[in-house]
Amino acid sequence: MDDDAAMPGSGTENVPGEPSWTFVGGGDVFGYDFPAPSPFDLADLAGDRYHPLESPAASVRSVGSSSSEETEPPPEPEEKPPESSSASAAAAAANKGAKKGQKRSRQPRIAFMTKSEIDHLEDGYRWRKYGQKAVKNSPFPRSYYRCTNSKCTVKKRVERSSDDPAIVITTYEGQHCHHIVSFPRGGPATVGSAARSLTDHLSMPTPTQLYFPSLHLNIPNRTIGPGSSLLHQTPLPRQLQQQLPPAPLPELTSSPLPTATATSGGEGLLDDIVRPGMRNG
DNA sequence: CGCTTTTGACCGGCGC
DNA sequence: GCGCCGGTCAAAAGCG
Repeated sequence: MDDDAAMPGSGTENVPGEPSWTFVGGGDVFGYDFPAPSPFDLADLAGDRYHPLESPAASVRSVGSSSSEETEPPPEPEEKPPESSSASAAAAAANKGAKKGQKRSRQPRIAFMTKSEIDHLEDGYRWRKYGQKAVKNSPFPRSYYRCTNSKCTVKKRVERSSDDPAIVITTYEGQHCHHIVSFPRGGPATVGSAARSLTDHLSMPTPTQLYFPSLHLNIPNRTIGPGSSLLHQTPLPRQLQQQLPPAPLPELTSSPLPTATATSGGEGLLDDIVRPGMRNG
């Protein structure tokens, strides 16, 4: 698959052995995870504008697998997403999947915490739900989505924070090898714009770039004050760029996120979203 | 008719 | 070695 080509590790997959789970918060919540030891140490993010909810490695190890229930009572939902536990499980699943047929070792994972009333946040891609499971940590079930693109192996995990039902934790695994679909259900260009804004910067062409697809502007959610730290307010058309720091990563920092609303154009949307190099289908 | 969603069962890994 | 948990697959049902 060309997916590998798009992978940050491009065949090299600097797989230390464990994926790093990182939830970043601060002004907006963005979590990202990379199989490879991303140079842009989280320290930088946490040190200044971002606060890693968890340690890249610690999250996986400490919270590794069985300690997801009562072992680690998250004092704060935003700081302790259940994802941590799934990290190990996810790895297991990954291995399993590899055995099944696909060789999906450890795809980059990005977790987003969004305050929204809807679980499935539209990010411009088409997703098909393939499973739902109840998690021990949360009374809310976790939904598993897979990109409808047969060539795309990107998966998405959606769950609500056990502590904050209003918070939706979306975890993306892998990278899209295709362009964002026009719009699922005739969605407004705003969605695409938002997605584009992020994806454009986070297409993950390189290990230093992330993509924040979970951007939907037309969602019935509650508006949190700008003071809300950990959560990424869903309704952030324009605030997007404001709330959104220049970039969660040093690399991205150089590229200011375009205004979602301003990018409603969509002409070069796809072009921008996915680079020719990482395009697959 | 095709696609998506839903639900249950099964598999694999990890911890105890 | 057993149990628990998470993740994925497969079949069926519903909806557009």
